[in-house]
Amino acid sequence: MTSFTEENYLKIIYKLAAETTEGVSTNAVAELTQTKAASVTDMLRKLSDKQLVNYQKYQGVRLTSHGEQVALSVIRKHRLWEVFLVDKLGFNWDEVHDIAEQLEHIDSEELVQRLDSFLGFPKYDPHGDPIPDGQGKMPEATYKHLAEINVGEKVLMMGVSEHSSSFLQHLAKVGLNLGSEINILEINEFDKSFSIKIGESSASFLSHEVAKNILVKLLNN
Amino acid sequence: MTSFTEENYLKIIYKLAAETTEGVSTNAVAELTQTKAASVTDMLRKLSDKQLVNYQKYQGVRLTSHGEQVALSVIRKHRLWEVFLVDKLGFNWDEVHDIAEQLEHIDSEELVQRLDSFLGFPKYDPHGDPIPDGQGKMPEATYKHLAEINVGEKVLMMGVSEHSSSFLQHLAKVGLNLGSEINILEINEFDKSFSIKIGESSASFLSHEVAKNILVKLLNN
DNA sequence: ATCGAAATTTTTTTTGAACAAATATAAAGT
DNA sequence: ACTTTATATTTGTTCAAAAAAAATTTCGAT
Repeated sequence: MTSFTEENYLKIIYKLAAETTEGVSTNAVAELTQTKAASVTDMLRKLSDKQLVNYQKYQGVRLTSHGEQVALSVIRKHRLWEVFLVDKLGFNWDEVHDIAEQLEHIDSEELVQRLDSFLGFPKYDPHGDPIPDGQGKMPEATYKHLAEINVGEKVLMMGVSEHSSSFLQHLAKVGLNLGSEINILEINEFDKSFSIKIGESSASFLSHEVAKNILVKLLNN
Repeated sequence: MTSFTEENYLKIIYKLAAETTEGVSTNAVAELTQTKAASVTDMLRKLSDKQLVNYQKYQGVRLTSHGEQVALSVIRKHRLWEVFLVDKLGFNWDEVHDIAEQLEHIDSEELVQRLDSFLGFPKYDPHGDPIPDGQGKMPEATYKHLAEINVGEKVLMMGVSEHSSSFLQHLAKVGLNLGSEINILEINEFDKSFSIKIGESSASFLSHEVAKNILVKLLNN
């Protein structure tokens, strides 16, 4: 019904749509799909024919509710498989993305339901991202980005919003993991970089770029 | 490296090669791939360019050792995923074939190894077919077809050599399952049909066609 | 009104897979 | 040796999916 490539377009449009109230621009999509604007326009017409997006030329794209369902279903599968890979097969969280990119396109509703149940109906994937349920509903996204937190606060690291191996390996080097307790010692005015303390260990340094991609939960004490 | 379609050709050639010492004929492949001979010749040239088969025109195809490795790797993945689907997700053995046809093409050596270990290094899939190991070695195929067994023997059902839903559902109707104990009461001379007793229940009837596709192990007592 | 950036149309290209029709080959029988 | 037949191959097309280059149009800002 929907091809591998089409599903990837929908997923990308879904993610871009979260960052704006406007329609998603052709160029933005082209960048993420690693193609050219002309190719994107082409594909958008196809997706529009299939009623998966609303596409007004020069106005950007929006997912139809049907398109959104498909995007959410792909995201759901991606995140469930990531849980499987980490929880059941013992992969590291920085190793699972590429494999999940393949598994997310396996087509079987029955399989997804059974996998979900087998994993104990997880609400979050190994990177802290919420997993949509079978009806395509996301759990409440209760987490904030570390970059929005103030000096003096204590937080718990719950996830990341950037999944590249290089980023995740950088976190490992700094000593940050899911569940790490972070104490914000200082925020440098000039470059918005962070000085933090991780758990009981010594102080570390985080650039704003890194802080932007860490999801945290406030500790109320 | 090797596409979905190429892998399916290799798998099919592998299976056909088991039934003959000659090279595998173009037509035989065409039948199983549901294509025409002309298309097969075409693909064989491509596979030959990639050193996956030895192909002399008019002489049939043989897998190169590299091609055989690829075929065995696909078969290994197919059977491991079937074990996963049945043992871990609770699927019925007649429901897993189509899903495994998709999963068998997921490309990650690391994933396969971890899956194998997670499943406890199974030697047989849910249909009783042997699972090649990481080096592409098949375990000994110690089972015989029920059709080769003599009157009076007791056997244990270990697998099937036909995987269609309709066949598997026929077995369910007759009352046969993996592990069923079968007592051969009589073999009808005329049509080679079987009268059997399954476990402690009453007698059943099996056509020769069915008996040919049941794998069993002799019980020595 | 015009300019430059962004987006679109049109036309091609590429790739992968398959097929029909015409042709060639091998093998078997006479 | 010749003919028949089944099988296999070649050649030339087709089709579909995805992407792109080049030419053109539209939008937005000034």
